[in-house]
Amino acid sequence: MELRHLRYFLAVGEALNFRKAAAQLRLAQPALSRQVQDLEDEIGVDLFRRSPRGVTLTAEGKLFLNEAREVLKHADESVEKVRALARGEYGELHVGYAQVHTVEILPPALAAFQKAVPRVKLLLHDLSTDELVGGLHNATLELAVMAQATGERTLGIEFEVLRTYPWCVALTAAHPFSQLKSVSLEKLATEPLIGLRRKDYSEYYRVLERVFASISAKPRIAVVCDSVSSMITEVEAGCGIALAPTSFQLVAGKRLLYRPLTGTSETVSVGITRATKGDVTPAGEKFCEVLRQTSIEANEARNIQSVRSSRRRIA
Amino acid sequence: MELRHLRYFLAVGEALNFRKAAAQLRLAQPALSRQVQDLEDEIGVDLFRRSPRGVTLTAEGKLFLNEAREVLKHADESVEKVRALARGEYGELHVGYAQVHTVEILPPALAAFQKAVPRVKLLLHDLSTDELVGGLHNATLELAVMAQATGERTLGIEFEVLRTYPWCVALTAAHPFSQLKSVSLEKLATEPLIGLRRKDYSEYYRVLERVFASISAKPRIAVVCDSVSSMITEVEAGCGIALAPTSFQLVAGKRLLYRPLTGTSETVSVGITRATKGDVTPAGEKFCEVLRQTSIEANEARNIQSVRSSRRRIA
DNA sequence: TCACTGTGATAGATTTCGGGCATCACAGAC
DNA sequence: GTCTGTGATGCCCGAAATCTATCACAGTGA
Repeated sequence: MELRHLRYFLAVGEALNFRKAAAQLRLAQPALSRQVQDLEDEIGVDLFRRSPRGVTLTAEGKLFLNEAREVLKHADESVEKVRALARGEYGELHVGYAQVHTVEILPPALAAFQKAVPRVKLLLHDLSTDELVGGLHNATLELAVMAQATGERTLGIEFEVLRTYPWCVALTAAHPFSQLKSVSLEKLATEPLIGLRRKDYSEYYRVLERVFASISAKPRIAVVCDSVSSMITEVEAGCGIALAPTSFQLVAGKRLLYRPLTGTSETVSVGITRATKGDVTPAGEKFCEVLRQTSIEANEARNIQSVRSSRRRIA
Repeated sequence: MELRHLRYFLAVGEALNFRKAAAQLRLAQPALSRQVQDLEDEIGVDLFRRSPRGVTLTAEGKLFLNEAREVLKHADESVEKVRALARGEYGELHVGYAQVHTVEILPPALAAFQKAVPRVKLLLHDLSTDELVGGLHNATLELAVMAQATGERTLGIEFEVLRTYPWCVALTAAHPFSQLKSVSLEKLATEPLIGLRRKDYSEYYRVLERVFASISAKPRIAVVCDSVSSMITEVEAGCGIALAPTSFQLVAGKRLLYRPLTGTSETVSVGITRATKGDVTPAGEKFCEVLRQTSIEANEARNIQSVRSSRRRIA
C-alpha cells in the first residue's frame, strides 16, 4: 500500500464518482479504478459498492475514508514539521543565561522570539557562568546569553557583544560614600566589600583582581555570598558595599544606591556565547538575530533617553 | 511522497548504513540511495549527513525518523482496523432490548461478547417494543433482543426464538389464590388485574385479549401501570394480581409469589429481532452467534437442574 | 420500445520509474 | 602504497502505473 492508494481512495470516497474523482486527480478513470481495486485487494475488504449508477461506501469504506484522511494529514504534517525545523520555525532550543546580566536583554528578546516563531519551544536554563560554558561544551546548551567569560575554559567558545555595562558601587544611604558623586578605585580599596563565592563566580574574581591590580592593591572581601540576591540583602543590611556592573541596578532596583566607579575603564560585556564547533540550529540563529535586533532597539531607546536628559541638564 | 519513501528512510535511519538497510529491504543499495535522495529532494531538507564512512542523521532527520515511524504505524493500524471491522472484531453495534424479557439472556451474552471481541463497542438501548421495532425499521438499531412482536408493524421484521416463557400469575401471600398450586384461566377472569399501559405495551394487550378470548371472556384491568417496576409495586401493595411471563420472576424476584397459569398454552417467545433487509454487520452476526450459544448453554444448565429436582421429587 | 446518457470495468498499448548491475570516488586501516 | 567499506552515479531492464478505446449495465425520456 502506498499513499497514492490513499489519495485516490479519498478522492473517490469524497466524490462518490470515479470519473469526477479521476478528473480532480488529473487522471484517466480506468487508472483510478485499477488503483482502488488494487487497494481493496491488498487490504482484502470491499470499500465500495459499485453499480452502473455510481458508487457508495461500505461500512468498511466509511471507516477507512476517515483513516485515510488522517494518515494523509499525518504525513503532510510530518513533512511540514521537518521543513519548519529546517527553517528554524519549529523544535526545541536550549538557551542558557546569567540572571543578573540579562535582565535588560532577555525579556524583550523572548517576547519578540515567541511572537516571531511561536512553534519553537524555547527552554531557558538559569546557570552560573561556569555551568553555562560547560553546557555549551557538552552541547546541552546551544547558546548562552551571559557576560563575556575569559580564561582557558573559553577555548572553542565564541562571544558576540550585545551590550556593555560599566562597573559601579552599590551601597546604602547610611554609608559615607553615598555623599560622593562617584567612587574612585583608591577609595574603594580601603573598604570591606561584599563579594560572591569564588566557586560559582570565578569570572567576578578575575575582574576584581585585574581592576585592583591596576592600582597595585587587593580587594578586601568581608562577606562572601553564594548568590546575587543575598549580595543585595547583605549590602542593604549595611554589612558593606559591593562592586557590580550597572546591570545590577536593574535587579536590585531602589533597594540600594549606586555610584559610578572611577579609575578604571573596565566594563562588563554581555552577549551571545556559543561553542565554535557546536552546531547552532536555524532556530538558534533566529534567536541570535532577535537578540541583536532587540538589543539595537533598546540601545537606540536608551540613547534617545540620554540625549533628552543631557538636554535637560543643558537647559 | 509515498509510503515506500518512508519505509526506506526508516530502514536507513535505523541501520545508519545504506548497504545494510538495503539488504534488510531485499533491495540493491543504489536503488535505496536513489529513493532516499528523491525523498530529501521532495521535502527539500537533508535528512542524512553522508560520508564514505557511513551516514548520520541530521536534526531534521531525527525528527522525521520519528514522524515516519508514526505515519507508517498509523497506516498499518488503519488497515488493521478496517480488516477487524470486516471480521466483526471492531466498531460499534447498536442493540435494542426489552428490559423484562432479557434479564436471563442478555447479561451472559454481553459478558461472552465483550470477552470474544473487546474492540467492539456494544451500545445498548433499553426501549419499549414499539420503539424497538421502529429502531430496526429506521436502522437506528441493528438488532433487538425482545419478545416476539406481532401485527402489521412486524412486516419486514425477522424473529428468531432463543427462549420461551409460559405465562404465570404474580400475587402476594395475602391473596386467596396463593393457596392454589396453579390458577386457571376461568378463575383469573373473575379477578381485577394490574395491567400495563396500552400505548407502550400493545403487545401485552394483544396477548391478553387473545388468551381471554379463548374462554369468551374479557380481562378486567383494574390498575394501569406505565412500567413493569410499578406493576410489581402495585401487586406487592395488594392492589391486585398480574398476568406475566415467567421471566417476570427474574425481575421481581421474591417480592411476589407466582403460580402457573392453566387453561392456555400461550407462551412468550424471546429472541433476536432484525429488519429483513437491514444490513447486519459482521459484529452483529457475531453477537447473534453469542446469543444463540449462551442461550443453549443456559437451557442445558436449566435442564440439568430440572432433572435433578425431579430426581429429588422421585426420591 | 429503443436510443441516449452516465456509470464503472476491461483490454491492450505506452510511458514512467523503481530497481539491478557495474562502476566510481572517497576515506580510513593496515 | 593496497585494501576495505562507504555512498553516489550511469545505464539498462522490466514491472507497473497510466492512457486510449471500448464494453456492459441500468436508468431516462421521447
